[in-house]
Amino acid sequence: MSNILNNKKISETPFRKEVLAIFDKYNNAIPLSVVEKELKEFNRTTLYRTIKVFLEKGIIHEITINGAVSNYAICKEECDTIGHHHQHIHFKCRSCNIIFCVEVDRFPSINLPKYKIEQLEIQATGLCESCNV
Amino acid sequence: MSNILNNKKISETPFRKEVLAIFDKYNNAIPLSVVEKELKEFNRTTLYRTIKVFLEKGIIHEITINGAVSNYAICKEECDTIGHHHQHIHFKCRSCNIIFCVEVDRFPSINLPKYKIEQLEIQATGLCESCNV
DNA sequence: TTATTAAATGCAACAATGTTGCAATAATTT
DNA sequence: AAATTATTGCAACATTGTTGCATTTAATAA
Repeated sequence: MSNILNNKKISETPFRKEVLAIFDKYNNAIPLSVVEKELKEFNRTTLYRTIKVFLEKGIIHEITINGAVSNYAICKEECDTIGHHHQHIHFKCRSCNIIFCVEVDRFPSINLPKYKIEQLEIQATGLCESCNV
Repeated sequence: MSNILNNKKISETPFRKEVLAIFDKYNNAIPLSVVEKELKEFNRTTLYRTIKVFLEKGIIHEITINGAVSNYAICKEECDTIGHHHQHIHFKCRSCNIIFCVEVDRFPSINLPKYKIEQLEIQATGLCESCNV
C-alpha cells in the first residue's frame, strides 16, 4: 500500500499518502464527501487533482450508478494509465446505499456480432449481505 | 409515442412533447447538451424538471458511464415509477463516444450467495458497428 | 363551454461541483 | 546542495443542478 505511489511513478506527497490511506481504510467504495470528512483540512482543488491523478494512474476507479454522485475505490487488480482490468462487479445496496466491489465466480461475457467489446462494467443493485436479512 | 405522456398520467405540455420528440428522433442515448441544442429556446429549470419527471415515470432512463456526463434514452421496455425493466446493455463507443442501448440474445445473470440482486446494469465499452472497421 | 382546481413554467437567487492560471512551495534529480 | 520538475494553494470563474414563489397553462368538474 505504502509504495503504491512509487510504483505508479508519481511523487509521494503527504497529501496523496493521506488520501490513499483513507481509501485503504474502507473496504467499500466511497464518495468524495467521505474523503473530505476524513481529512481534517484540505484544499478542494488539490483534492480534485489528486483524484484525477489516482484515476489516470489506475490507483482508484470511479463508480457511478444511475447518475448519482461518483464513488471511488482502490483498484486491487493491476490497473494502469492504459486502462482498468477489473473482474468484479459493483453492487449498490438500496438500503444502506453503500457501493461494494464484489468478486464473482464467473465474470459474464457478452458477444455482440458487429461490435467490439473491450471492457464490461457490471452494476448490480439490491440488498447487501448486512441488509439482506 | 404521442400518447406516452397520457399513458404515464402526466400533463401533456408543448415543452414536454418537444423534449420527448427529441429523444424519439435519436436512436441512441443523448446527453442534455444535445437536447439543449435541439431546443431553440428553453428554460434550464424547466428542462431539469422535465428530465426528472421523465426519469421518475420511466419514460427515459439515465446512463452514466465512468463518471462522464449522463446520457438519456427512451425506455422501450415497460418501465414505471417503481423501476426499470431493461433487458439491454449500454454500449459506449470509445471512438465516436455515442452510447447505444443494445439488445442481447441472453442477458447475463449473476448469483451472489449472500446478496439479493434486484437489477443489473451492464455497461460495455469498445467500438460500435460503424467504428469497428 | 366556462369556471375551478391542480400542475407546470419562468424567474431570480442560490448551492454544489468542478476547472484554470499563476505564484509559492515541496519533491525529485543531478 | 543546487537545479529542475512537479505539486500545492489561492482566487476567480464555469458548469450543473436546486429552491421558492408568482404567473401561466392544462386538466377537471359544473
